[in-house]
Amino acid sequence: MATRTAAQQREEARRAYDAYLAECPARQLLDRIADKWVTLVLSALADGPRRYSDLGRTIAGVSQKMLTQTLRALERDGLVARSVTPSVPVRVDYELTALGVSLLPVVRAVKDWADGHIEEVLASREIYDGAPRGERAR
Amino acid sequence: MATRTAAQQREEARRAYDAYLAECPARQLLDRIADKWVTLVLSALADGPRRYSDLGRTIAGVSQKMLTQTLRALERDGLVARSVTPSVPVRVDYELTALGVSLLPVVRAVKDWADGHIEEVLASREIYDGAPRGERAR
DNA sequence: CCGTATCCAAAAGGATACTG
DNA sequence: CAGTATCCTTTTGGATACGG
Repeated sequence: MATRTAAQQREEARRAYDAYLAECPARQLLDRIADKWVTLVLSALADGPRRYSDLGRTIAGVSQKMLTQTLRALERDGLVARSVTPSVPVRVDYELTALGVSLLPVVRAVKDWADGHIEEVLASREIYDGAPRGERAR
Repeated sequence: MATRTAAQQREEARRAYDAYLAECPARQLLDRIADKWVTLVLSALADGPRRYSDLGRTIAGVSQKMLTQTLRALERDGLVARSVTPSVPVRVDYELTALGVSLLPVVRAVKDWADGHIEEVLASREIYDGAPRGERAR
């Protein structure tokens, strides 16, 4: 029939929305800094350049794959600069670009809010988890 | 043997780090607002209370599952308040709490940075994607 | 030392159907 | 209307082995 099903309409809406989101700057940035390892790498580089292996040790839990993947993404976005010293063995340093440095205050803003309000959030969770269903719905 | 393998040591480090991160306030907050739908719901509620179905329509691409899941998470964290009107059929409204409102400037800070620097990021990506490997490694 | 390539387990998330 | 429950596909990310 000519009429689209509800499922089709929803899927169409989802696609249009995806296309919109793909272009939304804030969305793109959030997708980037949302990543677990991105913020850790950014913070690790806040004090100055570091070598690849140094980063791996500082960010203790990261796998080689994720560290490389994260650094590549940041490099691609111009937030981090990669410099190779062709010694033997090779030495690779990473450092924040000016653009990367300009992002630090944003990361800091997130951290500050978290530090200032986490108590409230945790308290809220405790109530939510502890309260019987009737309590919440009233 | 008594000596741990490199893999074992890394896994131990990862576990310790995970435990640390699980308690890190900034990490918890980032995990929350990093979510694709969370920021959209927060923004949709910035102007005032909205009904569940209204949110579903405004945030066009969201599935019922994710909308509910997102709202529950925000409610648990005390960022959003849920109020049920026991009419027939039932009516449910969501609105930002004071805590939720206090988070808006942070979201805005992210958005502002994105709007102000996305051009640089996009330009960087273009160069990165277009440049031969030798260019980048020099 | 600094990665890349491959494989695989776990988790996220959409579609669908059903309920109070 | 406002969800909940189930299934199933896609994505994520760690482990491992290998290359420059």
